[in-house]
Amino acid sequence: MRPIAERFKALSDPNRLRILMMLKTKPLCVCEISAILRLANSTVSKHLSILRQAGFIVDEKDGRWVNNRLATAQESPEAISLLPQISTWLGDENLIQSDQTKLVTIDRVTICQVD
Amino acid sequence: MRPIAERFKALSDPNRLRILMMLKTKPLCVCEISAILRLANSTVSKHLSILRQAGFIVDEKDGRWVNNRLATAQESPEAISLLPQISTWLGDENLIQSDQTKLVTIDRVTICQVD
DNA sequence: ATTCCATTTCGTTATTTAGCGAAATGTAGA
DNA sequence: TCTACATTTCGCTAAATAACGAAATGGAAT
Repeated sequence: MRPIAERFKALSDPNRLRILMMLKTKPLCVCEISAILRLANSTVSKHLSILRQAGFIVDEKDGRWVNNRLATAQESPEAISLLPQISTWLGDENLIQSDQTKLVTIDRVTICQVD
Repeated sequence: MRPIAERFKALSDPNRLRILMMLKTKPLCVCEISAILRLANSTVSKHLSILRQAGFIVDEKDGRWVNNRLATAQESPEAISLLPQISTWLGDENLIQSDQTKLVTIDRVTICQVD
């Protein structure tokens, strides 16, 4: 019961839904997501840990970067089974589409400099 | 975006998941649900309004009783499309099954007396 | 009209959550 | 080893949430 409620709670925040939709396009690091959502890195890191705990995403360390990607159906069948539905519901939204276009041109190294 | 996050938020509370599973068996009034969940009527009433707002249930007034039932696929296709998945995930749980057996023998008039 | 009683709304409290910035962590490269 | 820098953890604050009991609402029946 608890784990299932947890799963839905992970999906109950608009910023976390945006993150999932972005990860459908490609794996991303914390600072790329921060740049698009305009949230502090620490906030994004927390959102990612909630999504990870609920089985939606997996992190893969690559040097000092951490790539976050969607879990596969093998890794987390229950969580992943919800994604097509979510995509259908959110695909039309302006905000989601605007996130997608930002994703295409984003450059990790440029974006993530503290400056 | 917001309405979709709302929908998942409605599913993020264990007591609301129990309510949905109970309503799969039959329509129920506030005080029947209160008796099974062991929560105050006002608390259950609030949970029901959240589920209603999110499209999962519909209330039908019958004199001074209010019967709460699951929405149909016609009334709320998006919300209702999630229910089979939820059933699959929760059907095994002891708590859910124990709720079901209580439902069979429950008598609205006996249960709901203030006494 | 008045009473009864299921339900909803209101007011309150305790807990959880989203957000931030600052400090801690850990890896790559100088 | 030391520095740089992406990430995570910590401490905090403001807002949201779940719970309760008491008061308000509204239909049925006397």
